[in-house]
Amino acid sequence: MMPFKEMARLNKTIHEPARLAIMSALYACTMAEFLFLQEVTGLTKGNMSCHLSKLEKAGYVVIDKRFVRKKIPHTTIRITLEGKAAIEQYWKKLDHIREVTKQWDPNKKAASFAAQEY
Amino acid sequence: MMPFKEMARLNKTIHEPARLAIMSALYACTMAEFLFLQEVTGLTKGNMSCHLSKLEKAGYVVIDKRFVRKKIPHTTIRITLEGKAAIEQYWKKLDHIREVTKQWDPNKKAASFAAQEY
DNA sequence: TTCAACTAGTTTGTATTATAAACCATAAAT
DNA sequence: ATTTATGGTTTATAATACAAACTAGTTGAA
Repeated sequence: MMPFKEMARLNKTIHEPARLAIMSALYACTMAEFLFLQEVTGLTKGNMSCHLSKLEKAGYVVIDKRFVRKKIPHTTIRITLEGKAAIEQYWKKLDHIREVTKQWDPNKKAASFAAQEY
Repeated sequence: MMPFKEMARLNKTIHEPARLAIMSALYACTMAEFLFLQEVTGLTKGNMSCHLSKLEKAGYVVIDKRFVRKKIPHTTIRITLEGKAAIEQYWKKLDHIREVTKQWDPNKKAASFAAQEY
């Protein structure tokens, strides 16, 4: 199948740069604290919160909110097996597409167009 | 610098899947017809038109509209040097980030967090 | 010869989205 | 007691992707 069509079908939940950063960090960490993730990605708290919600909805992370000494909120994020699989698949697919793209010969496809006389 | 911060700063004009597909095809072709690009990317005409406009504004492509036998519109898109450089840089940066990410040790960074007693 | 259908796109509208700004609850400091 | 800081969430805004409707011309059929 045409590699370019596959590009348009990349997992967008993962593909979005901020979430790609979060997921990559979590892939290395397995689990991390909210503020730690915020620091390494450079995202604002608000954006972190939103992106994490999306990742949670997608089943890629689980968010554990607790209160330290029943007072200070403390949120821990853990990547799920599904999340690990999703990012592995994402890179695999991207690599594959790039590989195919390198070998792609436009003339094979373009021929039918070029042959038409305008 | 932290690789994850760099992810969040990927060139979004290129990063968007539809445009990544268009640019990759053009990188291989150098120049192509509107309908040809539409076919290989699987995009609708409307989306093609919008994405091409964005790429043109960014200086990554030049769009040449002419009329065949002064009647039928016929649009040719050519990637610019700037466009070629942009996509080369995009892949290069992404590869670099991935490489650094693989070697990234969360504990080096996480230590300061872990040390805090909650 | 006029009416429908097709071609090659563009424009407009809508719905999603990322991002920023404002907010909330608690704690600590002044 | 009032301000400032922490650790987030919620709301609002601005940008975006995408689809549907439209345009301008052509061709074909009745």
